Amino acid sequence: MSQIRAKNEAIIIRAASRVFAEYGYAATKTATIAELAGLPKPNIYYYFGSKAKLYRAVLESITEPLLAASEPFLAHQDPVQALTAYIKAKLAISQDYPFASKVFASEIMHGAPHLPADIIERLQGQTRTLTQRLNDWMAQQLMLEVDANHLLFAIWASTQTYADFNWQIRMALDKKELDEQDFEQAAQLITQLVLGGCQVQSLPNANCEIK
Amino acid sequence: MSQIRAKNEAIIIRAASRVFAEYGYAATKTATIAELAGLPKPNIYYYFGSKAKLYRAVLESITEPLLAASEPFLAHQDPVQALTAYIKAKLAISQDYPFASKVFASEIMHGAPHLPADIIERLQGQTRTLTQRLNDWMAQQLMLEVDANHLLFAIWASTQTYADFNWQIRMALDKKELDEQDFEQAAQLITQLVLGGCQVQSLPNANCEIK
DNA sequence: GTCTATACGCAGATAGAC
DNA sequence: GTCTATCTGCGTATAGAC
Repeated sequence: MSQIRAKNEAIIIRAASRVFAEYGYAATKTATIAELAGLPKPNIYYYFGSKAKLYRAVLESITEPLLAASEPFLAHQDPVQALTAYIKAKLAISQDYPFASKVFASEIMHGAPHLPADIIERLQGQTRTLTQRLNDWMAQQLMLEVDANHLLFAIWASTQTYADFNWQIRMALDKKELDEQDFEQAAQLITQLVLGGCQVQSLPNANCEIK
Repeated sequence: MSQIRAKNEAIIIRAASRVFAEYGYAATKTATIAELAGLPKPNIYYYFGSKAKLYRAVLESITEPLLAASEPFLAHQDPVQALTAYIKAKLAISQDYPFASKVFASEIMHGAPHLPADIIERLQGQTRTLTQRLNDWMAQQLMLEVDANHLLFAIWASTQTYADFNWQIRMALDKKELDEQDFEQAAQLITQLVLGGCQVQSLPNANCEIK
């Protein structure tokens, strides 16, 4: 792949993410994407072939970060550390990929009609891994016995909402844009709800690293 | 308004809610709504004038239930009872109005371009009332000092997710449809997170009704 | 109040020059 | 690899018969 192709594809994906996020797939005009990208419309078709293929490319661009967000969950043995890091990672996605997140959310909301089957499977596999981990901790008495699935739904919803329903949140906070501090407050609150609500305990033999 | 008009309008609103929820505004064809309603397409235009007006009618159909959900919050003096009832009421909306909820969510997600200004104002007023109530409880030491806005965002997100991201939840639970029990488990978990996470206390002079 | 048949505009896609 | 000019189909909306 040529340099110029790679560069233009990146520009188009970026522009497309913003426009698809703002208007939704059907209401998005390829002309709008082209305009925002600073390119003539046929270039979009030259690089991506069709609106639908471009849309899939946008969906795929968010897949890796999304799957990577669960790494902290597996990296930490300690449930307090793992859950704290997971919530932070999930919020970071809302903060760092606000447009792609919304596109993804909109896709899920309408039953994922365009989401490739392999992505669905990878996400499902991740869900199973996470619930299993939570259930292990419960069996070890490191947290209260709750339904692991519903706990995950609550974490997903309350972290994604900062991207998906950004408008509503900005209205309530009376702010033009959410800043770093808002996300930190969100992280603190959600972490408090999860750790406090489920009485999550640190590992007895936790290695308390001094930073 | 004639009997027949009222009846047909209700049928059309019902069908439109389902179709708008499934496909989103732009991707929805009036022909699909007509088909689901069992009426010829021009009837839609006869009763509602345009696709946009029909869409607004669907949005307005969910407004009253949505505003009514905060009544428990104000009806109960006791924070434990109030929050428990509020979470239950919010989940009931996801359960009882799954389609209209999704339409509303989709609208908010895209910056509420079609939502009438008076509805926005009423929702904002409600938000202010709720945060004030929470802040009062905190001042009275009935719960930990947390950011009231962020707590509301978490409650909204984790209850609405059962309508908005119903597909994702059904996938994770491996179920065709969510049943009464799923919503009860959700209510229990979310209530536990909120009450436990914020250490919400009952009023000292709580009137403990024996049921 | 109901419905068949049709007009019209918009946006996805492309032909073909450069 | 780039872009102007154009084609075409689909979906909103309506005219007009019943």
